[in-house]
Amino acid sequence: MIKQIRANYDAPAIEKEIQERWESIDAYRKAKALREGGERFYFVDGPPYTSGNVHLGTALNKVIKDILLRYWRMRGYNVRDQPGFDMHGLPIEVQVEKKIGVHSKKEIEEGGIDRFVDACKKHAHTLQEEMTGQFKDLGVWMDWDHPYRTLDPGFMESAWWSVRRAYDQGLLRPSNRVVTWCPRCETALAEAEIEYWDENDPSIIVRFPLADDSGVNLVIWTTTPWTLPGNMAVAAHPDHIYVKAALTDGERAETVICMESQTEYVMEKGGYTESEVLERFRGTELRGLGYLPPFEIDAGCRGSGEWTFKVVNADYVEEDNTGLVHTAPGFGPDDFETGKKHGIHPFCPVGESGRYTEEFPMMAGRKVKTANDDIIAYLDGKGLLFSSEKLMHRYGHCWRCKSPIIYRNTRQWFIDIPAVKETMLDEIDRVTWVPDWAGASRQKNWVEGARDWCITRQRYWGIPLPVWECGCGNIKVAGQYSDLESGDGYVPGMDPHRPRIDEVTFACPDCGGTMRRIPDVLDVWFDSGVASWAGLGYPAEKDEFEAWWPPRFIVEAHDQTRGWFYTQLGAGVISFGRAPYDEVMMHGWMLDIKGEKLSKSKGNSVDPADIIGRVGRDPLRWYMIESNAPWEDTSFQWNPKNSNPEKNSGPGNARKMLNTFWNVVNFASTYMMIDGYDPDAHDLASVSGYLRDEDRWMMSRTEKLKKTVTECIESRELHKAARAIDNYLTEDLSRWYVRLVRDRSWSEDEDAGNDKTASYFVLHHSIMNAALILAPFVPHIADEVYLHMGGRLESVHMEDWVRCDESLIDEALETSMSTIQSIIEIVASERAKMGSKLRWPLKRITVAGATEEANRAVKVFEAVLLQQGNIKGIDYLSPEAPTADPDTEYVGFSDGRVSIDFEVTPEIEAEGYARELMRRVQQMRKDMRLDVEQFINCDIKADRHLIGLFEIWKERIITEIRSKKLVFTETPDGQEVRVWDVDGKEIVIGISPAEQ
RNA sequence: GGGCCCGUAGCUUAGAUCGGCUGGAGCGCCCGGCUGAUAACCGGGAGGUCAUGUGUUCAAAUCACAUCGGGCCCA
Repeated sequence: MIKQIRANYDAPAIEKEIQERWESIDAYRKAKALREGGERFYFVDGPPYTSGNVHLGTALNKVIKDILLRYWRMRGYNVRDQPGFDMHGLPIEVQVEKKIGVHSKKEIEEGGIDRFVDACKKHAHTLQEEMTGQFKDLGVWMDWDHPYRTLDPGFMESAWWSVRRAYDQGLLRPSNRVVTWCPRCETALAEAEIEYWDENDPSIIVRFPLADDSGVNLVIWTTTPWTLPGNMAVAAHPDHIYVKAALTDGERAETVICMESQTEYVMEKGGYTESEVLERFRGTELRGLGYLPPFEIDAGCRGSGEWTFKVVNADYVEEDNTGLVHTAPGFGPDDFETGKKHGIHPFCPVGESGRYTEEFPMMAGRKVKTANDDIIAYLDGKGLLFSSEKLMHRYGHCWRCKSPIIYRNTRQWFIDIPAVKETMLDEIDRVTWVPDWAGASRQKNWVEGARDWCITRQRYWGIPLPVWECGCGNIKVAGQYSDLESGDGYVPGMDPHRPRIDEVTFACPDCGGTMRRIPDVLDVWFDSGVASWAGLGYPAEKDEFEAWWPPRFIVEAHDQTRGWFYTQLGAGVISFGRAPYDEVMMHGWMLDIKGEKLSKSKGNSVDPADIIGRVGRDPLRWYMIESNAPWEDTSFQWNPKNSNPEKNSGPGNARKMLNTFWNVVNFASTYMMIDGYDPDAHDLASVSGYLRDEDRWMMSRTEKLKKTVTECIESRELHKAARAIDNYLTEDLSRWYVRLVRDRSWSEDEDAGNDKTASYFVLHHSIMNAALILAPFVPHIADEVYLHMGGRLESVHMEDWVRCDESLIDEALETSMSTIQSIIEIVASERAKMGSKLRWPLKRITVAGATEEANRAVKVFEAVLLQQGNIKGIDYLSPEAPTADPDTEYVGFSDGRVSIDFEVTPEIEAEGYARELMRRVQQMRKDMRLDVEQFINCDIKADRHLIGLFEIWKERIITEIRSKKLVFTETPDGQEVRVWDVDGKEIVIGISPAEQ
């Protein structure tokens, strides 16, 4: 049954209704249930961090997923579509700290870790619910009632199991290292958790006097004066040339050692004007040269070693600044390695909160970054400050709390990624990447440089590290909760989060001492890395795992090269010896209107809810997909202050395209309703005898579209699929086919019944197929159309995906039609030049095809050409024939030339004016809001000549305007009377509705 | 500083794998037409240093090199 679709495409309202309908009939469950017996397809959702709000990028991410999931389901796959949420970690801790008003780990512990963790858990759940609502509102169909959440005990247990897998293979080790550290959050940070931006810092050169009392100084450069108390050595490049140089400006003079190439630089920085090289030596010759450190530190703290306060050699020293590098093994990763090589103690007089400890009594308790000025003043006082400036440079910050990071030497737990690197690289080769450079170039490049993965964080809200350690050095790593049963303080079913888990202890089997848990929690990247099996509950639950794993497909944004693509690869190789995916699709970011990153602090963020409310969900989805290749960044064309976004925005353009489709459906449903067309009563076989060539042309275009769109989705070129659909709907269906079949729809001629039915069949077939093809992309409008056009199932999303019937594709016919379109275009543009309206017939045109074949192609659609061009006759000129009349003007079309005879004969004049009259009556009918089928009575006043012309066309006029009575009179009367000016001639028309 | 991606009209883009007609579209703008899809539809027009420069070539948006700008990832 066809139902009349509402006149206006009010997307926001229609979408809301459709979503309510889905809810009320449980459409999602039913659509899924239909595919239960299908081939299994395991898709893994990359878990968004539960920040609370969905931004444009997250929206794009879920829309791409929704499109593919719906598509696969229509293809018959039994798709696993569990959404995920990343719910542990610092961001939530920071938010909760703000909420409950604590400012440090000390305050958290004073208030009770249990209270804090409970607050985090509650907060995370709230945020998850908020986000779920927003995702659903976009029309995304995923299993929202059964998400995987990194905070669920089952999920956490899977993470433990993977930690244990690493340990069993000897890949898990504690180690003292210098790591990036957030002094506010008081924890180690991963590279992925650091955000860089420019900051103004000191840039100083410091004198380190040689220990031999010669008065000569080594000069070193630093932007972190606060690390100078940790100085233990100076590094020089082994192969570069260094000099001892005398510097003077006429009054002052001193002698320094620096890299030869940097002598002038050093001279200028020190305010000197002349330099004289006294001695040259290779870097290796400087080795072992002793100097006096800037601060006197208790040797009991800093330790002593053969190389302490000496020059050492290191390859990483570059030709910039002084060419001598201040080396603080407790404060820099490179320094740490150098120190380790030379047996230097990694002295680190800075505590977790970024304050100096008692090991540096001069400033104990001071925050290091704020101590810079005092350190500089102290150096100046001691005559050690060679130069002092400020410098803008990129500096790392904690991406959650924005504090500047520092480096500290601490004990952390690492997974030895280099040991499994080869397998990881092999897996990258095995996996399909979209686009291919995402894997072959980017991911490979990243993994090749991979180092040990620091998986520990010194925080509260996370998966506890399942490692218990005894004072004697004995270690126990729990892989499942059952491993805790032998411990003290364990209660089956207890919350595995801190702090309760901290109370579980074991008796050391070696020394009988107490084994306590390392109080760290896991890096949240480890959480999401194990998602593909943790979401299945493995290893506690085996059945789901065996049914689904390994996953086939994931899709995330390009920043996940270092994130989820990588952590899953690492965790997968460690746990199962393979990557937990077969195909990785990479998508781009949504940027602002100028192509810059969207961010709240920049004030250029765009709220998806704003777009949804003003333009609609389907237009938003369509715009995001059609505008650009999925893997490219899109400058999102949306200005929140735009008063007319329907017209002037990217989503507005998309709405226009969908609106065109809507109008086609409106047209079709209107006339099919009037004629009682029943789509179930006809099929291709039953109408095939009545199909016109233009109908077969439309069928051919439709089949081609099916093929193109399917191929594009398979190759993940979603933008190309969308563009093909756009072109089909606007060009082929709306602007052409509907234009061609309008006359047939209006015909009330009984004999024309089969012809009309054939056109309805094709129109209906086109619309229904379009609805199916659109279903994954714009699920709301597709369903609304499907339901109004007599869809047999409860929802379009329960249908099978379209299949191309190659036998219906007719290339010759398509070529003919495009030739005709080209000629009609030419005729229209020539008419415009001559001021000839389409309403006025053309006497004749002459087609001179470039080949006989071209002429034949035109003849196929001669009727279409006559009708659409409003042409009375066509002559054909054979390509062999000499051009008949040299005075005739020819204009080129795609496959030949055409000439037009603009002569206005009396017959043409009669028809032209008759049509002028009819169109004005129709306009009045419309303005009077008369029903399409309403009959009227009509009075006409015009000059005698015109009346004479109208008399000739009287019968036709009466039919076209549906009049019972048509009267030519000097005193026209009616419910509505209007005076018209037709090319300078006055026509008065009076209209009244007639009695039925 | 390194790896990868991108730069074509006011905006979004096709064309680049494989060099070859006057570089195509859509939106917006201006002008005209049409009117039983009508807050729709059709036609025409203006608008391009194909980011910049150098090179290869008979011929470069397309290939090479360099530079500039944007994005992601690192140092």
